[in-house]
Amino acid sequence: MAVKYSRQRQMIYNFLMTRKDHPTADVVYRNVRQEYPNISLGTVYRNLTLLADRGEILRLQVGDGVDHFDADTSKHCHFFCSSCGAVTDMQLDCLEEMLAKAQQKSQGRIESQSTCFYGTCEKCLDKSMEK
Amino acid sequence: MAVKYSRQRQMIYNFLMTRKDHPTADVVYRNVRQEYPNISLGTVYRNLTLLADRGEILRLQVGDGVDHFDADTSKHCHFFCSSCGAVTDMQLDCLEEMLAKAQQKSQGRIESQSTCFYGTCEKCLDKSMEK
DNA sequence: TTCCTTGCAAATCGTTTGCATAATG
DNA sequence: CATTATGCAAACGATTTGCAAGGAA
Repeated sequence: MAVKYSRQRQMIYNFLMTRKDHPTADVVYRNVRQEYPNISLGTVYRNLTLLADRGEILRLQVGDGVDHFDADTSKHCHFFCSSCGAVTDMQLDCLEEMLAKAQQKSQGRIESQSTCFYGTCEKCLDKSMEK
Repeated sequence: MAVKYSRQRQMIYNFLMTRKDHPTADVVYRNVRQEYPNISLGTVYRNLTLLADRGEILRLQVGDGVDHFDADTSKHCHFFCSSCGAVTDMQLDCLEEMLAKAQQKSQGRIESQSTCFYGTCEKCLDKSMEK
C-alpha cells in the first residue's frame, strides 16, 4: 500500500518532532487540533500507527496503560516516573553490547530492544523532601 | 489494607508458578476455572493486580496490547516473538551493571528496570525456512 | 463482628474500524 | 481515474469497578 501525502500526517509528525516528552495520542490530538481544528482522533491514531509501522516514530509502552510516541528513533532507553507519570530519555552506552549478548544467547533473530527504568524523578523527589 | 487469605488467590498464584510462558489474565482465568469453575474473571484481574502491587509477581507489557504475568520476580529480560506472540525468558548478566549506570546518569531514584527484546523466535524462523 | 474478598454485570477507556466523502498522484 | 486518507461514530477488547452476598480473622 503506497503512502500518499496528507497534511494531517505531516502536522502530527511535525508536532512529535518538537516534543521530547513522549506524548500520548490524545496529547497529540489536542495539540494538532489547535492548528487544525477539524482533525479527528481516529486520524491521529491511524497516522501514529502508520508512522510507527514504517519505523519513522517509536511506540512506547511504559506501563501506565497508554501508548506514548517518540520521534527520536535512535537507540536509547526511557525512564518512567511512577509518581508524576513523566517519560524521559536516557542514554546508555551499553545498548549495542547488550543486543549482541542477547543475540548470542538466542536461537531466534533479535531485531530490536526496549528498556525502561522505573522510579521517582528528580522533581518528585524534591517535592517529597519539602514536606 | 490487610490481606486475607483466599482460595482463589492461592490458586491463581499456584498456577502462575507452574508456568514459564507468561500467561495473560484470560489464560490464568481459563486454567484456574478448570479446577474452580465458579471463579470470575474480575477476581482473576483483582488478584493479579494485588499480587503485582505487592511485588509477588511481575506484570509485563510486551506490546501486544495484553498484560502478561510472571511468577519469577528475579532480575531477567524477556523476548517477544512478533510472529507467534510467545514471551520467553532471557538471562543477561549485565542487568545489575546497567541499573548502576542508569542510576549514575539519573538525578532521580531508579527502582527497577524492564527490558524486552523483539524479533522472531527459533520455531518461527524454522517454519519460514520450510517454505 | 469487622473487614476483606467474591461473583456478577455494567462501566470505563484507550484504540480500532466501517463507511461515505475528500484529497492525492 | 484509481487509490489512499479523512471525519465521524460506532464497535472493540482488555481491564476496572459498584454492589450485595460470602468468607476469613
